[in-house]
Amino acid sequence: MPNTFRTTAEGMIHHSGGRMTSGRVNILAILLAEQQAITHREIERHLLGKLQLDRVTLYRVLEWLANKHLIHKVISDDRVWRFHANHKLHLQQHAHFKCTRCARVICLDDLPAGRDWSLPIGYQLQEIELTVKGLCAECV
Amino acid sequence: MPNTFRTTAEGMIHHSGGRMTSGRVNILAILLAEQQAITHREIERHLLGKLQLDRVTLYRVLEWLANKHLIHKVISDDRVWRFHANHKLHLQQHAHFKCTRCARVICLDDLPAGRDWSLPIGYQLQEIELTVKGLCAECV
DNA sequence: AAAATAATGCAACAGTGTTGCAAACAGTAT
DNA sequence: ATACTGTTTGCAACACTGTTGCATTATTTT
Repeated sequence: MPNTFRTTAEGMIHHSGGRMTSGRVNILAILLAEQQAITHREIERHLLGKLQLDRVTLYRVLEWLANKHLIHKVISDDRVWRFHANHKLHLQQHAHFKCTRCARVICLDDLPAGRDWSLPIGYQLQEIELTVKGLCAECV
Repeated sequence: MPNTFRTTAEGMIHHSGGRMTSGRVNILAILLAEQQAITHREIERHLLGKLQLDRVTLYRVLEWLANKHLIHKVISDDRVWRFHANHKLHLQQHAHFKCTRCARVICLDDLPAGRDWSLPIGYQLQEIELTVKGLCAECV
């Protein structure tokens, strides 16, 4: 089962026409396995033992994966990027939930669609970033 | 007219029971005068000439004002806090718009209300952070 | 005016993320 | 297999935003 993520990761990287490096495969596999969006540090912790990787390389791999739309970044009010793999569900825009106590971030299903966001005249919408904050089931 | 903001600022600070310092008055007046949420650096720039103030003090004043709910903070994907005065309109939760070209941030009217945000069972909603990204009228 | 309390300035720090450049590597052609 | 080419990596140093501790200064109270 754990190997499935690895294989999926390899497939995704191959499909996006990039070089197959162990950093990319491992990191994408970790993000695929994870249910929630995790930080750079948490990824580093997951890599311990598996693969030695420089901090900078990790950043660059994450940037590369995000550019290829294989993962996406979420910012939250602790000013830290969190990363999550783009499963099919997540290719469309969606909201995130962040627990104000344990800082866990999960992806919510989708955006309230079809709304007119009442932008001023002349403004052009590109993207919506919605984070719902509160307590997760474990922290309630 | 510019003095109005000063007077309003003084009133707000007095009303919230804090000490009246020139830093607080000036900074709040600047934020009241500003139509959009601005960064720590932009506030510093506004202060030039008016008042000499340490970087750290500016941070602390902003933190104090936010705790007293006289202003509010917005985070965005450049990982920088932006601050905006709480006019009456903004006491309730509201959305923000950020221009992806000039980084200008403005407040939108209000949140799409009465929605069930489809949180997982056991999750508890506290606050909603919604940023609409796109191009502002000048950058289109 | 003096005392009590809170805010400020300074220096040093912490954390995340970035840049430049030489060395190592993956993919491809020979 | 081997050599080539351009990417990717590791390292060191940096940039930026924001924080902490403590002595000094300012505001408010008595």
